[in-house]
Amino acid sequence: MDQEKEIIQSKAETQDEILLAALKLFAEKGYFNTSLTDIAEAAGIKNTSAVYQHFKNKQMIASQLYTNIFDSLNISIDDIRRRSQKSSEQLRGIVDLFFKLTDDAPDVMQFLLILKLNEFLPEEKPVLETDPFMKIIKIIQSGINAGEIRNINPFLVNAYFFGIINHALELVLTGALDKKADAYLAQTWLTAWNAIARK
Amino acid sequence: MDQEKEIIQSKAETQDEILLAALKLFAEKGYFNTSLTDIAEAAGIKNTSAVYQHFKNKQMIASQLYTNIFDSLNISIDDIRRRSQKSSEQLRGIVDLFFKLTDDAPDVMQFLLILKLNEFLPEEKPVLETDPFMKIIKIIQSGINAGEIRNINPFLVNAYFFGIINHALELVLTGALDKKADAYLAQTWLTAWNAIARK
DNA sequence: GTCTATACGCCGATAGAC
DNA sequence: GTCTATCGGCGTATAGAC
Repeated sequence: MDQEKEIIQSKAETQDEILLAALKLFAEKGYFNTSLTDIAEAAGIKNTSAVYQHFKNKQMIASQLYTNIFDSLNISIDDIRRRSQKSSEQLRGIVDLFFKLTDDAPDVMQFLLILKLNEFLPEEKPVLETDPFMKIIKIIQSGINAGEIRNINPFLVNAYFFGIINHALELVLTGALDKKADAYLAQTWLTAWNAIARK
Repeated sequence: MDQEKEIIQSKAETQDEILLAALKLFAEKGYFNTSLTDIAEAAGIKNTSAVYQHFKNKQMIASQLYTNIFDSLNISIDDIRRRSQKSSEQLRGIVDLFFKLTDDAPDVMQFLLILKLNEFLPEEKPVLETDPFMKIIKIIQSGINAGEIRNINPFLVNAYFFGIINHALELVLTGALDKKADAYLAQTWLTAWNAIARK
């Protein structure tokens, strides 16, 4: 029994190593510039063959990353929505999360913000149709209904707000801004919120 | 002489057709999902071979597009800077141009805003180091000096301003917003300008 | 200047020993 | 579950006729 468990865990660990290596390489060089050989090597495996023990093909690695990242984001957003009622506070929670992820897990944010997912995952939902982003639209809609946020197309509100947030984070991710994301959080939040708040 | 000229012009025309076809396909499916066969076909040529008459390889097609688009943008921005002195008016000119291009030449804007150029053109300058974008930073710096624009890191100002503009245009380009870009111009400009203007 | 035909290499993917 | 070996295919690129 113990042995069986060990084997299973070991398999799961290798899977995670592959996913982690792939995420890092995709973030660094893009999906198409990353070969399975690169991934295997970075995961500490000598051949591409062993990778197929864990994933059907290269695309499924990316697909699994997509699922993991959006699921985890979804859970975080549920959490944030549970913790406070006001749209402004919920959005603030999401911004805090994004800035934290940029500093602590830049590869994840690179995957979320910079990679063109539909280019190599054509059958997955476009980002705007995923659960977490539909929940963000709901938050915005609530804010509009409550008079907190300007009464314009929620998608446009989203574009204004996350245009500012994401673009600032992209500069951090690409190294164009030299400090940690956290250093720009307060000011960027204020600017983004003011852009959509009802005056 | 006339005949020679004709031949030369015909050659140039074919080149343009290849460039146009490539731009369209890159914008549609991305660089890596576009094969030379696709490009040749879309350009009305039956084989990839003829393409090599005009370009050394696939990357050089993209490189030529890069040069053409950024050169043209550079000229437009010089024009805009010449026409008015105030930073606000110059930025407004650039925004007008971007919205116009989104409606009239969406492929060009897709190339500028959405494609990850460094993924397939690693030896070209990153967008932020190109002439047109360095001129935008200069415009912002002038605005700060003149007291028109908030006195913060010009790159951050750029992120705030063009974060809003570009994100809104991306929604139009991807079809998430259903009207022409022009329909969102007035409001988006105001929001973006207010985000960076000194109050 | 465009065609037919073809070479070449890389990478994704499989078979089968251990 | 990972290794060695190898296949097949696609896409880039070239040679050479017309």
